Formats: sequence, structure tokens, C-alpha cells
Amino acid sequence: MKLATWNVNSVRARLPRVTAWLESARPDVVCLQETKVEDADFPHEAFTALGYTCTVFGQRTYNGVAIVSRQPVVDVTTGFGDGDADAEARFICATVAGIRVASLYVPNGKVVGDPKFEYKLRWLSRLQTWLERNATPDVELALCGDYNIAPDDRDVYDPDGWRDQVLCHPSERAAFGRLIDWGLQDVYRRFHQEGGLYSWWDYRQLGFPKNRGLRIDHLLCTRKLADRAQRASVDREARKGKEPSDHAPVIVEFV
DNA sequence: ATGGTTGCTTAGCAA
Repeated sequence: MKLATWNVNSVRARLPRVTAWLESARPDVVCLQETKVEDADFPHEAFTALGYTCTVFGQRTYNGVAIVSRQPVVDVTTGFGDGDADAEARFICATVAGIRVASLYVPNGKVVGDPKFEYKLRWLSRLQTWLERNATPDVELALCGDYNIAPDDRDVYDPDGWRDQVLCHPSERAAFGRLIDWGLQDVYRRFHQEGGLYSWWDYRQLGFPKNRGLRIDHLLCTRKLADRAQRASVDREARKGKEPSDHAPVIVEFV
């Protein structure tokens, strides 16, 4: 069971890259973020042609998440269902092969102190509440997505330059820590303790060639599921070449 | 040095 997460930065602009990657990597499930398309316009045909079905929660221009799967998907929910009037499409959850899988796109936050940063912290708090109300640590659950959080300094190419900045601020790292404390495991980190391993590189100033990146895309799994993990990787090849996303896929393989 | 790159939508925002 090969499970991946990938912020594609527009599924329509990235479609040739995404389909080529599905053909070469052949994951069972991929959680996509920043699809940037309304559900009615999602390019389902390109995926069905490869044997995948897409379960989508999108919106025009911004955000948008999807679960792309080779196996049937059931029990789909979108948003947190917490009564908040939030209209941003950032969370979808479904069951695939007996595993509860979520694709999530945490707000970027823009800059510490900005209202968007407060929204990010609120959103993370709502995610925590969703988790406490809708799951227990003894089920097989994977929260996959672009967290827009580098959990610690090993996940940052220039920790001092990023100190207390958005994506690295102690308040968002604490929110990430609460997910871990609840009973989720950062499975990629379990397999790779060293620094310098990233999932996102800025398009600007040769970020990727210089490996000036951050590890902000994560698959957080309950212990019961994490115990089945065999390996984890970042597919840096998908960040190379013509018109890439600024993120690379992160992959975990389970028995 | 307050830049730089990309996508969506078409000049400005978000990342």
C-alpha cells in the first residue's frame, strides 16, 4: 500500500506532470493539495484513464484538496463539520482499503502577526478538535498534506534565518506537537533522522538547485498504521525539469 | 537590495 501526499499547485496546470508521475510511481493513494479548481471542472478523465478515481473538495482559484485512489473510496466527509462558516476548501477525509485517509491543506499564514496567521492557528486548533471528536489513536488513520509547518530546525535549510518566522514559529510548531501528542506519528521522520531533507523549495532564487527548502508536507499516522510502514521517501525527481510544482511528493509504503 | 517565480485571472493577490 503506497500512500503519498503532493501539493501540486494547480491540478490543471500540473496535469501532464501528475499523470506522468502516477504512471511511473504507481501509488495506491495520493492526497493532493492546491488543486485550485471547482469540483465541476476537475479533470477526472485524465485520472480514470489511468485507473484512479478522484474524490474532490475544491474551489475556484485557491486551495482545493483531493484523494486520488486506485481502490474504492467510501465515507467521504469535507470540512471539519464544526459549524464554522469557513468557506475555504482545505480538508477532505475518506476511507480507502480500511484506512481513514485525509488530505489537508493548512493555511500558509503569510507572516507572523498577520490576520492570516491567526487564521492558521485557529484552523490548526479546529483540526485538533476534529481529530479528538472523530478519531481515536487505535484506528488506522493518516492525515496527509501540506501542513505549512517545518516541525523542527532539521527541516529548514537556514534555521537561523527562518527563526520565529511563518512555517517555523513556535506557536505553529506547538500545534503540530499537539497532533503528535494526541497519538500521530511523523512517519517520514521515523525513517530519516538527518537534516537537509525537504519537500518544498521556493520557485525563486534557485531554491531547488541550491536545496534551499523546507520539509512542510507530512503524513501523520496513528501508531496502529505507522507500525505497518516499511519505508518513506521524497520524490525529488518530481521537482525537477519543466514546469514542476514547488512541492515534491512524500511517499510512505505500508505492508 | 523589501528583490525573486508561478498560477489564476487579467492587475493584483496568494504562496
